[in-house]
Amino acid sequence: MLTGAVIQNGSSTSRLALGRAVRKGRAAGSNAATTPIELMGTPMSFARNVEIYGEKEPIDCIYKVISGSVRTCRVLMDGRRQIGAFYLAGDMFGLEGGEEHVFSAESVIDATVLVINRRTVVSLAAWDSEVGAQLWALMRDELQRAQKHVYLLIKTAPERVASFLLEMAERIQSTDEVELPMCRQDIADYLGLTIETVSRMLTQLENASAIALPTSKRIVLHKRAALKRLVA
Amino acid sequence: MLTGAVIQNGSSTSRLALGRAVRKGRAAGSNAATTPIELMGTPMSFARNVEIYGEKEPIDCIYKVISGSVRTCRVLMDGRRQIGAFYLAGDMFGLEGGEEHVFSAESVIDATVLVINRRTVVSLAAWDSEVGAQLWALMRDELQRAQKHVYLLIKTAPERVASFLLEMAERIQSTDEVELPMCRQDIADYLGLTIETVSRMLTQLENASAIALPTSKRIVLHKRAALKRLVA
DNA sequence: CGGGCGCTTGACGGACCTCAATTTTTGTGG
DNA sequence: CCACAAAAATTGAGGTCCGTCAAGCGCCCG
Repeated sequence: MLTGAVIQNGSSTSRLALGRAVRKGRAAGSNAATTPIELMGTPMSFARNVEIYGEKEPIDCIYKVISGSVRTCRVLMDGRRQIGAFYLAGDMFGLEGGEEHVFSAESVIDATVLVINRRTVVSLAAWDSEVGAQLWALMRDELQRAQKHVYLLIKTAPERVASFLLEMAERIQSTDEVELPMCRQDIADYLGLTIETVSRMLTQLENASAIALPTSKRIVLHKRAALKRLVA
Repeated sequence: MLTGAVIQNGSSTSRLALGRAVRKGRAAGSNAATTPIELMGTPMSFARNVEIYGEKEPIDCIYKVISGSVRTCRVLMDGRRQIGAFYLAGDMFGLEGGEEHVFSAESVIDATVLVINRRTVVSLAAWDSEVGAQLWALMRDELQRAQKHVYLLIKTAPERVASFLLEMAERIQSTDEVELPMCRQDIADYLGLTIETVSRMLTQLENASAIALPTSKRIVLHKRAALKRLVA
């Protein structure tokens, strides 16, 4: 099924201890510290394809993307790679179902992330109901994300790609033009397809003039209606 | 992809208002009322293939399976059906990502379910931290379930079926012999396959003598190792 | 005994994967 | 700024897996 990126070479995902990441001053991001939880966080910057946390590590931080974008992923025994989700500026991530991470998290492109101690948040949640509500909302978002992902994976290849484009366009809040932060392999591993199939579906959509591809990562949505019809 | 059960005929899923379901006395179930949340519930019984709640209904109850089993599902526009999860005796369900149900819930076979008012639980959670913890655990379980489902759907057909059998065997707590509560169509819609493919994979596993099929719903796992190898 | 339903099995076709070649883009050093 | 190398993306040919359609079998219940 998924062909996956078989951990290609030295260029991909160099391991990096959290403490060694570049620490930037607090006042950096424009959209930092808007909720009580975020007041407890420390901004950290990551170059592209750098691990933020690894599989099997205990869950002791939660994160908020300030800029750039992040993916969560796991590598199956046979080398296939699954991407759990993409997180864009403003999204929070880091909570999972179990006690330790089953996904790792990596920067897709250069990214700045607010890192927040989980124990602090959890203990604060007992006192401040707003914090508890936000923690709950984070969990809900994660569940919703996973359910939508399931919904994607039962569809056909053209449907998956069209759905993906619409989802990204919506999340990036763009005017019909989307700058995708991730490469084709990332998209393929998220959609459970191969890069070749993703590529073919895109050119197919282009030939149907539903979209245009000025560059490989920049996508113009001409006929949202046609795409929406496709996604069933 | 999913061929789905296209709401076949009168026999499937007759609508039933909650209030009209048979109400059983409290002391019925042997495994009732073991946690504070459950003390607030009312046991209700459902015949097989009866709707417990519907898509788009507000989320105002949470549920615990006392006996029998329950599936959550949604019907796509083109008639395909997706099954979100199966819930067996002891499992709780009813919470989702959004404010209203995107899945409906139906009894798979005759089932007794503890029905608990959500507002009551939520307000109690503010006072009793154990209730809050249980609510949180419920959400976590749901997330974990969805993530495992994603993990299933990126695999090949034989892997999906083998994984499903192992999951069921583990949850039913059986000694290598599993009585599946659901029909082939349910399995197919859960795994994103057709009934024919599910059937073929089962006979394939039988021919490899990894399993035996005394009846179509009773499955003996002979070589768990072989199955585990298969699931990657 | 006969009908209906669920499950299995077979033949066939199409969707997607695999392998391989080519083109385009990106990054680097002169 | 250009030239070159490396990486990413596209395109093509061929094969495989699984969906589709159709027939056949077993079982339960009338």
